[in-house]
Amino acid sequence: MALRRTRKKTADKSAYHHGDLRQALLDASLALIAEEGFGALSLREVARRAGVTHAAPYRHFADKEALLVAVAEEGFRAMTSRMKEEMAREQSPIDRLGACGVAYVLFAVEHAAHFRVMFGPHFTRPLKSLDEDADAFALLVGALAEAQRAGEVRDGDTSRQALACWSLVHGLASLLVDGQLTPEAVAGGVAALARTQTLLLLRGLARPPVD
Amino acid sequence: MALRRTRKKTADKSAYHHGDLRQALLDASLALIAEEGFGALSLREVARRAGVTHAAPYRHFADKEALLVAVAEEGFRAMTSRMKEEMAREQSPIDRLGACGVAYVLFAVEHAAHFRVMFGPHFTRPLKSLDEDADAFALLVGALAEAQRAGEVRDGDTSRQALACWSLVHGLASLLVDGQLTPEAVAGGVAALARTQTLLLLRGLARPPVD
DNA sequence: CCTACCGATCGGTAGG
DNA sequence: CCTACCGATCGGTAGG
Repeated sequence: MALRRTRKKTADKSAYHHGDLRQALLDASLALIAEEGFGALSLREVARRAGVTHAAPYRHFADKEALLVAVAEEGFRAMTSRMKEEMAREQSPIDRLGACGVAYVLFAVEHAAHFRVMFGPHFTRPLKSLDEDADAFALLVGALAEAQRAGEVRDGDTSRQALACWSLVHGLASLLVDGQLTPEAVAGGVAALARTQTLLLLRGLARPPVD
Repeated sequence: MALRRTRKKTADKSAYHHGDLRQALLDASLALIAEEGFGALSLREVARRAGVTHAAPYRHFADKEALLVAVAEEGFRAMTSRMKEEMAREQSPIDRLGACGVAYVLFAVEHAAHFRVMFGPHFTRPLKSLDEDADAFALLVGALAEAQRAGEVRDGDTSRQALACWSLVHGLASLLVDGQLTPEAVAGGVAALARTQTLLLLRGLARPPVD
């Protein structure tokens, strides 16, 4: 009888030996979404993957939405820091702008599950107090203002310019994550693709009147 | 007793008096997604809304995914025809290009449920034989080639240019549909916003070297 | 297109 | 953090 009382799943749990169930649940959620799709996400399955009973998650999250909010927050934080990293490598304002966009697309593709939670229509509440979100956009607006001052970007409403940048990279990221692009389009790699597309926006498609 | 045998829901069903349950199920799916979100979509609830038993839909769709494929097909058809309509109104190639993008965004916002099904990660199969999908992209590539010939758009790979256009309008549409934009950004109306953003891509953000 | 039924999963809570 | 339980919903099928 005593033998049967030996703790099971010690190996699994040891990864979270600090008792950080909360983080284990976030990780399990992402793995589940990545493997089975968003529709497969349930608190019970997440608990199962984390090696606890299905009642345990309620100690950390009030409900499913609260868990998703935490996942989204984690995602926005990671994405913003990724963008900052890549931008810090560049010297000129316009290169920082490009790096910012490439980082956005790369993050989305490399963390598709995070990306889906961050931007999916999952939340009933505005998800307002997420400073990380505004942060990323503010980062972009700042880079544009800097580029304008340096004479590398046209004068104009930086908010509207930022929205164009955001739309382009968000659209490209979404199409990639949702598998809408042909293999040929992605053949050269995501980074190169993102760079090319960003440059098309910076340069513009219209032929300059002065031929 | 005979009184109790009177047909119920005759009024509801009369809208589909031709017995077009298939279409009724598609409509019910869209209404359900629009009202309750994608997560609320179940074959049983769709059947309920269409006024039939939950076993009836299987006469028309093998499973949930088959229903969604049909919804997506309907969406791609409607979107492509909307784009063609709006483009037909314009005289110059570059205006047709702009109209094409504005139509894309307007369709997405006005038919958010369709848009979500069309581009969501819901299908296990590639959804290949959807000519409508390719059609819309071909429409865009054609408009770009035409604009290049007219000297209104820079020479270059029309596929890459088309991807930039698609990314921008798809990103803007996604951000709008998923409620990521502030009310101020949308204050002037979706059509005006889409037009402005499209023009930013055509014109480019980078300052022309000749100041 | 319906009735009746299957096994399975879910969110959530009581009580410890 | 667990056991045990609740009501509810689901996808799918048999058989008519």
